[in-house]
Amino acid sequence: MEPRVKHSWKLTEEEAVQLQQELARQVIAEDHLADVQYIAGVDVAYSKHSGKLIAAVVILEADSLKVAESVVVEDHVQFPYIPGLFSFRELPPVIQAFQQIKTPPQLIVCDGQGLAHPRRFGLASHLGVLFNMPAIGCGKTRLLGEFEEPGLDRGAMSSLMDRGEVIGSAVRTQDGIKPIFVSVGHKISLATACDWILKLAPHYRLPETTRQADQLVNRVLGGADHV
DNA sequence: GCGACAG
DNA sequence: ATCTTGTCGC
Repeated sequence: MEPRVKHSWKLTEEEAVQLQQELARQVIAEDHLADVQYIAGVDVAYSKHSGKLIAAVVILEADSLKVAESVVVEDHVQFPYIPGLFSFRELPPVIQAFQQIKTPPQLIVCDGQGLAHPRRFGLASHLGVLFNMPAIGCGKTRLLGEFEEPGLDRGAMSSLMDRGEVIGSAVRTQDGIKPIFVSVGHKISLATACDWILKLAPHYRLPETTRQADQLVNRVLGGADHV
């Protein structure tokens, strides 16, 4: 797979913000999905020495939720962690991993936010726009926005609001566990995004896409660091 | 100035 | 995210 849009990653904080504002205009918050047969999960882990990072892309078969393919890429941190500019830190190796994927997915699930971002352009939207592909933002915690506590049953959800807009949903994926934050990345509606996340999280708090990618990066990190 | 702040 | 053991609770 090759990204449809390419741009420099060597940017100043100001340039990164400006780029987000430009690319954010391309985000589509409506369903533009083909038949979803394969779904990509993305995650990144950092070495404790905080020098390198491991990015993984896993492809799950939509019906069985089994891993069909996976790619891991190691890279070096080139951008600091700045809330709101997260994608400039993690996407470079993630994109390299996608370029090695041989089983094209029809949907991407990211560990982070999509439209639930100060400039409505979180990691999931960034990745979705670059590959011109449907993407969902799924974070363990919130970047911004206010929300009411969802009902305690699996499937319960409430709106994540910011500046008078619905920017995402707090979704309870299991009875009585903390909700996760789902938002539109690209080419998908919030309702459809929530539906998919619930399908992808039948037994755990996080969707299988994120869990599988997370396990993979940590396995690689542990095996390379446990020398 | 004081908090909040995806991973 | 990462540094880290045991421990309180279902």
